[in-house]
Amino acid sequence: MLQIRSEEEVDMDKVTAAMVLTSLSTSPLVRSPPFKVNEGLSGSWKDNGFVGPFTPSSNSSSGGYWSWSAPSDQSNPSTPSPPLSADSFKPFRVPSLGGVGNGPAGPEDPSLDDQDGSSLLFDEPIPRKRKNSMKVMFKCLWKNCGKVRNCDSDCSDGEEDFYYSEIKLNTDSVADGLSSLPPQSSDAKEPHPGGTTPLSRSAPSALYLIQTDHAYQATAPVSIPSSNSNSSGSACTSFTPTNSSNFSISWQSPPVTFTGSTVSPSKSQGFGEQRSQTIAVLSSPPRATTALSRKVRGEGKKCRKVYGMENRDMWCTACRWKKACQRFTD
DNA sequence: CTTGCCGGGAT
DNA sequence: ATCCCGGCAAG
Repeated sequence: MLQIRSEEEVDMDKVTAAMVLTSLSTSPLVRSPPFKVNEGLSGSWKDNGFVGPFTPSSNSSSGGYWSWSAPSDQSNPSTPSPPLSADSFKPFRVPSLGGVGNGPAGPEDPSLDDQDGSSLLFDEPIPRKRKNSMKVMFKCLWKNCGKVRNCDSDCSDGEEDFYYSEIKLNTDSVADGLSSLPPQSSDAKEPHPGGTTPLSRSAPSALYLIQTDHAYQATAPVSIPSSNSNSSGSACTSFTPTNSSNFSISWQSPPVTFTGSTVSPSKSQGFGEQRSQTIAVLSSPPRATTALSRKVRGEGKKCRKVYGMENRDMWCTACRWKKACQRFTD
């Protein structure tokens, strides 16, 4: 929810900022700064959730891992919960560099709330209709995109068109920067900003995803880039937390299941849910399957660690054969 | 350094 | 199909 709001803002800013950024921050470098900021946050939640409980129990051989596993689910919610929820907004970010999105998002939210007020919470309704008075309408330049956009008197005929296309292309890098950047102009003039703009930016990176979701916005773009390094692992983790309990399961299943179903269903659903699914699709399936052959790594302990080399016969077959562990799936 | 596991080989 | 290991990547 929070994220959405920021997205809107971004769009608005984007328009104005686009002009400035177009010349200034066309380069991808812009995004890197924001990412790093969050690193600290991700580390903290990690420590609380995993390291804390895990370390003490690690001493004991078999009991250790179990206790770690179960407790984590229950205890996690309390401590890690905050971070996790935040992650759900920007899952992709976490994966990329360690949850950069959160850092900027946290600070930003407060400021955003002030401007939009409580209405922001409902994010969904607002984004679509939000606008002033439109005179001219423009169509999204993106191939599949059939969206139309209204423009204020500010927009000129030729320019409007130009900006529209310009924004999507540049937005990719710009968007990230904007999210962290302070709002330059708060006047919003996009009828359905999230829909058109977001898509355009993601388009360059991943075409298939884009068509599915025109509606969601900044989230997707970011996730794509990040996914490559450890998107599958982090991405899944971030959105999975929603249900904290199935964090391990989601890891493997989601990518496969979501990919197929998500594509078409996008039309009718809760926006919040829709968004999360879309994100998952974007980040994990494509990259993970294609580029990311290696899963990133198993989280919990595996047979080898649990039973030790001495008790190799107690391992699951997969572990004995040096394959992906089947018993302690993460 | 250790650990998890992919890719590939042997049977 | 079953079993195993070289070697890589992640930590």
